[in-house]
Amino acid sequence: MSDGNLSQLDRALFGLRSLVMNGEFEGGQRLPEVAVAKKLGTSRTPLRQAMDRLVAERLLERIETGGCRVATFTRDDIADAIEVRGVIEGTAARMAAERGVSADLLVQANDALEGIDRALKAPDGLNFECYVRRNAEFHALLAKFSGSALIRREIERISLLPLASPSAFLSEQAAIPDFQDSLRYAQRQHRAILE
Amino acid sequence: MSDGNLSQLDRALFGLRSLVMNGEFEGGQRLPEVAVAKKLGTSRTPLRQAMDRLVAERLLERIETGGCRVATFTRDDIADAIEVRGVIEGTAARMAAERGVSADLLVQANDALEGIDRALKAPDGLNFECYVRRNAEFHALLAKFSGSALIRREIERISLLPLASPSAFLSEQAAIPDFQDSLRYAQRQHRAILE
DNA sequence: GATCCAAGTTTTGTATACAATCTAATCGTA
DNA sequence: TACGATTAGATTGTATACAAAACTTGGATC
Repeated sequence: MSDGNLSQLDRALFGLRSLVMNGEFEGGQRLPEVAVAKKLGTSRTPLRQAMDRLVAERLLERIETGGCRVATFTRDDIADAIEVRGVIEGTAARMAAERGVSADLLVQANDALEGIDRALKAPDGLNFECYVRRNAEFHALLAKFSGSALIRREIERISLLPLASPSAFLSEQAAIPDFQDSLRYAQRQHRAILE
Repeated sequence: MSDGNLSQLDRALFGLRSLVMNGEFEGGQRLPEVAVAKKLGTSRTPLRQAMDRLVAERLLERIETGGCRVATFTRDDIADAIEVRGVIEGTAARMAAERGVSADLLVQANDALEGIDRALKAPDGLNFECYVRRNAEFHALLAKFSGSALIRREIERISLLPLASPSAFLSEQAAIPDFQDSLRYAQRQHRAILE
C-alpha cells in the first residue's frame, strides 16, 4: 500500500472523480453502487468510501433516501466559491506578509501568475486547461506561503470547488463572458496579493 | 432509517465524536477499530464511515501507515481557524448586504450577539458553554443571511474547527487570556458585520 | 550491550453475503 | 381513464470473513 501500487480506495477515488468530471452520469440521477463498482473494477466497500470523500469535496451530494448523485452547481454557487476562494487567498497572503516569505517562493509565484495571464489572453478567448494547471500551481505556492497547514488545506479544499463540476458544464461556462470576467477579477486579486 | 431510529452510521458518528471530544483517547495514539466499534455497539463498517467523516471535520487525522488518530491542534491552528472564520463571515455579511436581509433575521442576530457579549463578560472571566451555544446561533443566522447554500455550508464547516478538539484542551485554552482576546476580537468583527 | 533480523500477533483494507429499505410496475377498482 | 394498493425487483446499509500489511517481541550475532 505504501509502495507504488495504489490502494483500491485510491483507484475508486480517482476513477470515480474522473467519471464524474467527464460527465458520464446524468445530473440528478443516483449512482448505482454495484454498476459503478464493476466499471471501476473494485468492490462496493472502497467505492462507498470514495463516494463519501467526493461528497465531502462537494462533487457528489447525498440523497435523503439513500445513495449519492452528482452535485449540480448553479452559476451563483460557482461565483460564491470563487469569491470565498479569493478572500481566503487574501488572508493567506496577509499572513505570509506578516510572517515573511522566501524570495525564491516569490519568484515562483510570479512565474505562475504570468502563466495564468497568458492563458487568459489566449487568442481563442481562454485557454482553460492551461488556466487550471497554472492556477493550481499558484494556489499551492500561496498555501506554502501562509506557513499554516490549516490554511493550506482550506485553500486546497475551496480551490477544488469551482472546478468540481462535469467538464461539459465547465466548457459551457468557459464561453460565458461573465465567467471569464470573474477569472480575470481573481487574477487581479492575485496580483494585488503579491505586492 | 427515515423513521425516528438512528442509523448505525449516525450512532457511530455521534458516539465517536462524543468520545473524542471528551478526551477518551490519548492524542497521537491510533484508534483501534475493533475496540471502538465494540464500545459503540456497532460494527466496523459504519464506524469506519464515521471515522472518514470525522477526518473531513478535522477532528481525526489519518495515519500514513493506516488508521486514524485524534487530531492535535496547535494554538496557531486555532488562531488561524478563527481568523479564516471571521473572514468568511465577513464575506457572507457583505453578500447579505448586497442581497438584502429581512428585519426579523437582523433582530435575531442582534439577540445572539448580546448573548455572546454576556458570555464574554461573565464574572469568572468567560462562560464558555454559553459562548459556544450563542456563537453557533449567530453563525447559523449569518449563514441564512448570505442566501447561498455553499456559503452556509462553508461557515458551518469552518465554525466546527476551533471547537473540534478534546474538551480538556478547550478548557485549558479558555483560561488563556490570548484565547479570550481572540474571541473578543471575533465578537468585534461580528458587531462590525451587522452594520 | 546494542543492533539487526525474524516470526508471531495485532490491525487495517477489501470482498461478499444478508437484511431492510426504497423504487417501480402491475393489477384492481372507482 | 385515472388513481391507489400490493407485490416483485433492485439498491442501499450493515455485518462479517479473509487477506495483506504493520507493529511487537524475542533471539541471535557482532
